[in-house]
Amino acid sequence: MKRIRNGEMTQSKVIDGAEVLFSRHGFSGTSIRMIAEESGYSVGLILHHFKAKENLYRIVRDKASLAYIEFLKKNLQYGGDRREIAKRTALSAFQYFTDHPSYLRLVWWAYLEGKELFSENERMLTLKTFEMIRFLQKQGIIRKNIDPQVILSVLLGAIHYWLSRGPILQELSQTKSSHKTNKDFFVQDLMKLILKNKSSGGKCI
Amino acid sequence: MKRIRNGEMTQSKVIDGAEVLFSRHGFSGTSIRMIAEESGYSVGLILHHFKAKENLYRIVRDKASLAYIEFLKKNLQYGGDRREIAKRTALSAFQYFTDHPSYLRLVWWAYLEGKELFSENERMLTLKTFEMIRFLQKQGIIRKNIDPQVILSVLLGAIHYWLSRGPILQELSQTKSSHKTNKDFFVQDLMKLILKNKSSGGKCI
Amino acid sequence: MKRIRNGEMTQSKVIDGAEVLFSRHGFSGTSIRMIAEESGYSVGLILHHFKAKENLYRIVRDKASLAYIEFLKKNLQYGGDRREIAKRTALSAFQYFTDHPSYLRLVWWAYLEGKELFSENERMLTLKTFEMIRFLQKQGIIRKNIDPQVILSVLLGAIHYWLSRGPILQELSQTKSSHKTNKDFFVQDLMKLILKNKSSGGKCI
Amino acid sequence: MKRIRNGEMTQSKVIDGAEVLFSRHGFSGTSIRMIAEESGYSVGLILHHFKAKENLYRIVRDKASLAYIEFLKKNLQYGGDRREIAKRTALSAFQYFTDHPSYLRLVWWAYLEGKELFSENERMLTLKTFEMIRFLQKQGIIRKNIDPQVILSVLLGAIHYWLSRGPILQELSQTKSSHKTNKDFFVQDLMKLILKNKSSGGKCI
DNA sequence: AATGAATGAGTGTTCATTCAT
DNA sequence: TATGAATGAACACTCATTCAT
Repeated sequence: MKRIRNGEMTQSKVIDGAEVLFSRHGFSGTSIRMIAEESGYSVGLILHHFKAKENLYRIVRDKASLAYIEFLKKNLQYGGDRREIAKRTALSAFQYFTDHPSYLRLVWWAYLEGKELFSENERMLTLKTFEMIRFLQKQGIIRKNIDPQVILSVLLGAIHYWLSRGPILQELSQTKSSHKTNKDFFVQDLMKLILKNKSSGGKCI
Repeated sequence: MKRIRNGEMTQSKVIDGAEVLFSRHGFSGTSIRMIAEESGYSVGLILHHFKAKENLYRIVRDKASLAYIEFLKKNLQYGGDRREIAKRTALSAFQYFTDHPSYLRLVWWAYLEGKELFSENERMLTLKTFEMIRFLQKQGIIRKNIDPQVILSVLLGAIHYWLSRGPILQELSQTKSSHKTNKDFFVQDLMKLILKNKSSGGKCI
Repeated sequence: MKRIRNGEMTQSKVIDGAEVLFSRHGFSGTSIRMIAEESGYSVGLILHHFKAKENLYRIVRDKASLAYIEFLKKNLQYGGDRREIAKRTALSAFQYFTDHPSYLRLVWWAYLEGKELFSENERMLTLKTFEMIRFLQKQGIIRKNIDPQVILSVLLGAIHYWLSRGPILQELSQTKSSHKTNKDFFVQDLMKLILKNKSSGGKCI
Repeated sequence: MKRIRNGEMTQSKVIDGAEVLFSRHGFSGTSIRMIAEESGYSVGLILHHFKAKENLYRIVRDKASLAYIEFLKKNLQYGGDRREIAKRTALSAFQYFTDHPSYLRLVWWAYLEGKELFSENERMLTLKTFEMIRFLQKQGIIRKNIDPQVILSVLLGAIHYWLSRGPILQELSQTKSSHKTNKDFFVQDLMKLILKNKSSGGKCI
């Protein structure tokens, strides 16, 4: 019946529970009591550790966006076949959002609830991404006559949209060939749109 | 100048006020009292007319999505130059979201808060859109080797993303050429991605 | 089992209950729930009527100080034997604090808790009192060589002190002659100190 | 420079910090956390030393009232010119409250919050004071026809009142002669009220 | 149709206190 | 001696909803 006292572990468990709930119900839709029940600790303890709900929220957000950024950094290396760089990058982002469905929601909640959208880290990431898009355009990999902002919007927008509304689109689109459930086809089609045709001999685009 | 008893007008004013607030703060972030203050009526009256907050919300949602659907229906005609159909359609959607910024938020709030996303009308609209995409693909206007689901996701996803994160992208993208502020370039670039090259002589794509 | 709905009566009962409790436990020592139990209404209702605890407090304070001021106004007329004016005035104040013991506590709570001590009404009353003191000094009723501020401090200070610590002084003072319990002797002695000797020819005092 | 383990010093610092805060916000308006921050120690340690907030409060109260009593004892000697005894005594009390403004507040908080007002020491002091008043009345120094309880109430009440409301009285009294800011005039006027006229032959006062 | 009185559950946060380390 | 983890009760205040008028 001995209570285990371990601040760090407690905080980490609370943060994990909070991430689930913030992602599910947003900031103001999540009460501290909900987090308390989810994590198995008392309301008082959560506020003892985090002082205010807002702090806990920020920590959850920062941790989540940092994890995303760290993941991308690992996969955003310039090395290897240039043509592969673009595919790999897009696939990474897609993969991350697929593996961490809560992150997408977290990001949209933050946008809607007006909670400072871009941390310094996220700005940096976006800048790097623009750089890479331009680099790949110069290399003749990504189509040149499209504004990088549009490239980025198409990539992320499509991923966001597909991951949030995919199921219903799947249902309504009548070509329910089973192989479509393979997530890869989505990124492949996305790449077809953005990348220059390999046999770039033609005048096309 | 005592208030005239006019149920219909009252309800309409309440709905208008509620739309603004639901779009701004979502369902659970909007209290009836806020709507009462916004519309100038009492909390009691609002509940007298709508029975429950949830009903009012549903009415606001339905009204908003119906307006969107009606607008698109008008602009989704097959007539005219086929190449123009696609552009016109994309531009319409883009235009609508631009002119009704609250609608985009309303849609995302509904998604995040789990409030039944697709009404029968919306399903119908989506089906029609798929149909048109396939039609345009057969006509050789839209690139054939892309799944209609991806086409739709790219179109709507990019629009959603651009309209919500556009300003920060604009800021971080270093090519701040002033003509970019013109909203049209966005749809034009989008079209470049999706449409087949006009001088379709080349082998490209 | 019909609930009676009468906002004014409710508010008045709440104010009465609040006055008792604020006087007993001060502002921050009184919880709204205490007031709710004292007055027999729900916490929610109290906040529905008064919006915030602070408002209710201010109303209680204002009502109480207004009642005091109104009482004094009635008894502070200049008419009649001039010698009597002073006595009557002091007696009035003393009487009021005796009859409304909660008021004294309310005033001291306000002082200690830093809640704006002097309302406009109270400033006015104090000004009038200074005026009267100076008038009576000119008339040769109140001793001339004492600063009006001291006169006022002695009068009110003594009354406050006596009414708050009287019982213990009574207990410790060994001259427990029963007639001392008569409240009048206190004011009489106070007057002896402040007023000029009537037959000022003798060896005075 | 790690903290040296020194229980006594710690306790003393905590007590000092607590006195400041209890005087400022009273017992229930002061939280242990506030005291912890003020004194630089942890909440846990304060409760480790004092067991409960109530104990700490009692210690602060006792220490403060003992200091007051000790101070008065030194200045309440019967020696010297008898006429001076009274002045010196009153001046002492006034001086003490002036030099330790927190004590006055502490005393009134204790009264309002119902925290046992009179310690044994304080009872003793009050008894001694009554004795002295009677002695001085017999000696013909203090006016005889005034009850000692009234004398005491006037003295302490006036001091309390003046020290708490002095500034606002000063502001409202229109005789703002600058010498009035000198604290001494207050005690002098007080003495004029209480003491018998020295050259008692004249038409007194 | 329209108001506002009334309620009970729920919000984030503060608090004194206990206890393991 | 000293810290901080942990709790449960209390705080002011907000909320959707019901109902008398």
